[in-house]
Amino acid sequence: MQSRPRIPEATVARLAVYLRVLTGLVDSGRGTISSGELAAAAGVNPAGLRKDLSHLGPCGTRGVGYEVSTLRDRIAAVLGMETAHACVLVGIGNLGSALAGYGGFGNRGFEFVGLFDASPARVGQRVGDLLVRPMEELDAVVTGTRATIGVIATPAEVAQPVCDRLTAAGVRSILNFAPVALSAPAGVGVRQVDLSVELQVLAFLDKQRGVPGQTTPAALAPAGGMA
Amino acid sequence: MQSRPRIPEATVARLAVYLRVLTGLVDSGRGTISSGELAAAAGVNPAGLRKDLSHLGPCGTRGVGYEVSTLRDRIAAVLGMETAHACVLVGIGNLGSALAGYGGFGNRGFEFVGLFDASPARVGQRVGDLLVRPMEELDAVVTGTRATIGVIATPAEVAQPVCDRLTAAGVRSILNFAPVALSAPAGVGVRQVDLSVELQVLAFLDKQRGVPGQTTPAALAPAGGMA
DNA sequence: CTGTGTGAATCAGTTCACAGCA
DNA sequence: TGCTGTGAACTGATTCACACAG
Repeated sequence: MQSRPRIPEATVARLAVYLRVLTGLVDSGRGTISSGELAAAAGVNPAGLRKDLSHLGPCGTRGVGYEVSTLRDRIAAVLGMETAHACVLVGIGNLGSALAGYGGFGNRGFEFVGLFDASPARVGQRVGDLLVRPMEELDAVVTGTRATIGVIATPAEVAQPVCDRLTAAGVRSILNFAPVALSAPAGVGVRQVDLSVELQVLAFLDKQRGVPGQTTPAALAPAGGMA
Repeated sequence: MQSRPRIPEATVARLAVYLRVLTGLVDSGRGTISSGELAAAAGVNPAGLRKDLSHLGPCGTRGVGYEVSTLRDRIAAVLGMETAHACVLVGIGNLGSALAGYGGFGNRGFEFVGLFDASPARVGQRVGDLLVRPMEELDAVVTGTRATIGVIATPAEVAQPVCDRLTAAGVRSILNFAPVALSAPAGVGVRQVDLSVELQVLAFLDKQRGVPGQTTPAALAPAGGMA
């Protein structure tokens, strides 16, 4: 059961979480950990965690648990964290600035190698340790740095053209924060993060769960899985 | 098939997307739309869209399609968008400021009624049209405004205590941007948004898809579903 | 004759239960 | 004895195919 037959996407997302937890444990000098404890720290169920790890081949000791630093390295290798990933970020508004300054990326092997904005007012500004560049330079920077990931934090109206330029320049994966569905050529991966949708789901689930003094008295507390 | 038997969570997330698309179509004066066209705009498959809408009961006209404004209103009602949701936001760093200033929330019935930060340097600053308040006022604001949603954009170390304070004050749903798994009392919904995980999944899928000149030549282009 | 609404089939992901190794 | 690793059962979601209304 090595990584040959392909690791499910849901598992990959959780592996990234385990990696973060394990890195913290390594730093605090922890030697080994059981699936139960690691699962608790990651917010998942222990059996599921063991199944996730089974995709990496056996990596624990029965009756004992997992060696923290070994497991960390193994996951890092599988996720391709040994090589850094160059990213470009387009749209340096509030959100773009926040992303550019977010330390969580650098720690995990993702480095922004170019920040771009269409507004002359923003071009030339310093964000983190990079200067904001004009859109005209996008293609040259992507090809020059071999950036493989593009992050879009522009207004919705321009997200598709930005996506087109990124893919034309050779970007292979796109993380889109603009609230529009992007279409990209085959072979280019797109992931959508929609903040409003998250809030809306949250509000709906709360409503469905049954608010004490609300218009819908029908709900008998679904009781079920709530993370 | 009304909303009685409960709408799947995956469907709820997509309904929020349809709602956004439909709102745009209403503004541009579009009268009716077919499932195929709406699905394309939302980035989903037409049959899935029809199944999603079937949870609202019949709302289209066979041979014709859906009436845009009627469908918009219907989805808005199901998602509980007719009443505004009061939210508080804790942690006004780069990301928090971006969220506070993000127009996408207000449009969709979510209103920030309080911004909080532990740092005296940030308290009193103006972000959007609100002033940043000290943490001491959190409880009073939540109870006073009946805020039901809390958004956490703090460093990971303090996210759990902040979560505890929010839930103690009566918040029923939490959107967490800090990279830690939160534990909350039963009856409180938590959703996690982890930006690094998104990038890591993207990078992994790209790697798995097979990069032209890479160490893993085994991949024969999985071909399958790539949004 | 077009496009919705939906059962049936498929597929993916999660949970359970326990066999097997330290 | 304790905890991993994993087949098997189950749950949930997606896709397909087609009956049926306008």
